[in-house]
Amino acid sequence: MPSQQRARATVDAILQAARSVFSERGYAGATTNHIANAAGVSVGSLYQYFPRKEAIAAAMLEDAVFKAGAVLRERMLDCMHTPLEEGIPLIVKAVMELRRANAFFFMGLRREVPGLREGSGNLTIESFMTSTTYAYFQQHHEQIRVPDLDVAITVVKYLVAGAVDFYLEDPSPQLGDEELVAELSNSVLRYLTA
Amino acid sequence: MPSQQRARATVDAILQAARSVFSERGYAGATTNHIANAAGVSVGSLYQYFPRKEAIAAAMLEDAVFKAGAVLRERMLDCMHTPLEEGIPLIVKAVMELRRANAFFFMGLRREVPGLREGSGNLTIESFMTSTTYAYFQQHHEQIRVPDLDVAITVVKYLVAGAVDFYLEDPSPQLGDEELVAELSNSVLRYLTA
Amino acid sequence: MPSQQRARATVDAILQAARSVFSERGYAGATTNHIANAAGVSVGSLYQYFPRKEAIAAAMLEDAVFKAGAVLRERMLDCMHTPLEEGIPLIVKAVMELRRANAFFFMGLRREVPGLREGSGNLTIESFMTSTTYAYFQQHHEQIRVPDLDVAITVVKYLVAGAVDFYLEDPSPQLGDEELVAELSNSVLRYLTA
Amino acid sequence: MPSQQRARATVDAILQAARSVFSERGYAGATTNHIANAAGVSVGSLYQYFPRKEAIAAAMLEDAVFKAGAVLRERMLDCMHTPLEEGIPLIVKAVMELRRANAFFFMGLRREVPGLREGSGNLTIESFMTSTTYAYFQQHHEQIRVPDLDVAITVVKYLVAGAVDFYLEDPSPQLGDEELVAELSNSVLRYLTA
DNA sequence: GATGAATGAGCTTTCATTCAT
DNA sequence: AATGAATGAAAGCTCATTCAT
Repeated sequence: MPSQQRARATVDAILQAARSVFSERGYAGATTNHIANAAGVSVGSLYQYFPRKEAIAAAMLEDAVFKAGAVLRERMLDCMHTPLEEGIPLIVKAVMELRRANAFFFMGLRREVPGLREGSGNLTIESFMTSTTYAYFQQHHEQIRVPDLDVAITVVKYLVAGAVDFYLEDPSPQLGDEELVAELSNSVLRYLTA
Repeated sequence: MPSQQRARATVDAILQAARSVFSERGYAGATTNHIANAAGVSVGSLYQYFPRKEAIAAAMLEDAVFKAGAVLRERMLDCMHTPLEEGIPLIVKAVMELRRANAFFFMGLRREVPGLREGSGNLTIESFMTSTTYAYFQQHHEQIRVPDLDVAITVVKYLVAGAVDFYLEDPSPQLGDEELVAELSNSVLRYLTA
Repeated sequence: MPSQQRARATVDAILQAARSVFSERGYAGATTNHIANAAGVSVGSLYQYFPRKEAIAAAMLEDAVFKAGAVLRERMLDCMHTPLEEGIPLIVKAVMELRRANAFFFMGLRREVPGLREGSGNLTIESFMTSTTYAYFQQHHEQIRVPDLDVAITVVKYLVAGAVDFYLEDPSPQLGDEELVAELSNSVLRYLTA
Repeated sequence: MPSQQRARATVDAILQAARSVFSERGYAGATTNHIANAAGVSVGSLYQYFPRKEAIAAAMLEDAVFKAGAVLRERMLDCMHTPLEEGIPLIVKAVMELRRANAFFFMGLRREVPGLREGSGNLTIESFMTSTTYAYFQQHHEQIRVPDLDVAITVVKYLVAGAVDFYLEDPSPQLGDEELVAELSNSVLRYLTA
């Protein structure tokens, strides 16, 4: 729909403004006028490009997921030829950073926005990395004791993303980032290898 | 605040109504009138006991956390003298059931309700079980390779609760309940023991 | 729905305010806040009793139709035993007065309000008077040349109400109220009688 | 304003689009963008020729009135030398057809558009035919019992246009088009002639 | 002249909260 | 203690109109 250059700029400004306004005030606490003001455009313009408040959140989420997925995939490709003992901590760390940076999108937004649940399942960051993870595990398959690689990937995904999200939401005074990454990596390694 | 018997009944009715209304419509979608109607009382009465909509959610959450914690502690006590290989799967399974039953409270509610985040950290179900878990791990300490038991407990908490929550939100076609419990337990065991 | 006395008063105030606000500014030009202000209540109260702006218009119309119908029927009953030559001018005059007083409702409102058309056909003032008109014509049937009384009634209805409405909308410098009533009555008489 | 050929084409396109859009959605329901889209021009162009939404309606009405008036005048001229008994039914029928075809303009539009009432009195279709009607009645003056021809014309105008409009708005199950035309013509004849 | 992106006042409607009864 | 009518700020959204390109 946005054909001209100015329109593209407007859409970008709205998306960027939405990112910060939603992050600061939550979905329900953010009004379309807040977003429009922050973007330096009028509400009317906002509604020219997004038919519904919800649509802004959806667009933002899609964008964030896409970008985060790209980053993570790249990090995994970097590790492709390093041994599991080295690679897994790096990947876990990358996951933590990405989820922290996108905490609001991955954790908060999807639950607050009514119509966002359905189509967003396969939007989740993890889906982007499955094939890459597969390649990485394949690379080291002789070390891996779990017979079904798909099961291994799925479990590791739940383990890492779940634990990281939980930690980010409920940080422990016992454990800092570094330590969590270490322990988590250790746990993953012990799960995977004999 | 509720001193008399009738008052207690009213509060309970409201809490119960809130539980179902919030579950069905979400926090933002539920109105205080919905709740009052479902409870069979007037809005006025509702505000007699809860100064703010948020307070209802808080009370509900506290209640749910308390009850779920009690259940889980009991299950752990049952396992106190069973070996880790047997006990851990039972506990993981119990955690899954409890979190599924309380999914809305533990996962959704806390994010939607603005003022619920801060004071709720130590409200989380896990806090109730830490001492019991400690006792359980202590019981089997000679098997456990992680030097610091507190670290072990914290990590296991993140691993189990995180993975389960993530699974409940994004169930995998690859893995059923049973399998997840098995794999997760396996992973925990391997993490804990040498 | 309105059970208490205060509620009834509020509903009446809203209806009365709506009557004047709609008349002055038209349906589209009237805002629910205008009406609430004019009624001396809050918008919230307005929406407590009327779920939609449209519903106010519908209630008003129903009310106006009912009242006007009652008045007209009474006037006709008064004429029941007077000869057509005398009675018809009286009735035509009454119709003109009623339609002038309710001009906005009968002519403007029904067209402006989207959801008002359907159920309102049989709400029209005429429907209320058909049976009474029938009785009146029956009374004088030996003078009436139109074989089918139902046809006579329908035609007279269109003639009188139509001409009066048109006149009220597009008054003529040629003809005053009195004259129109006289000519119209004459025309009706000539149509009916041999 | 429209001097060039292309401009004229644009204006016509807008007017035609407006005709269909207004008819389908009503005045309030039609947006200037709807109209511009339907006309295949931009909103900017639309505002080049019409300073205000209302002006489009006014232009449309004027156009419709003019065209309908022309048609009706022609029909009357055809009847000029036929006796009243034959001519009047033909004219009544023509009026019905024209008003049905233009129902939205003559009946709906004028009430919905705020600034259309005042100047539009003499825009009404009837004004165009008054002189022609005068000529027709003059032609048959010896049959006509109403002393003042102007009064006769005015009354007949109200009778015919009013009854037809009313019938079109509230059609009767009792009476079809044919019958109404017959009865109405009869009534007019009886009113006019001795 | 034409385009269509941008504007923003203003609308209808909701709902947490208050308070007279 | 309980009721529920009343409140009104504020939200999402529309659309006539303007104006830079």
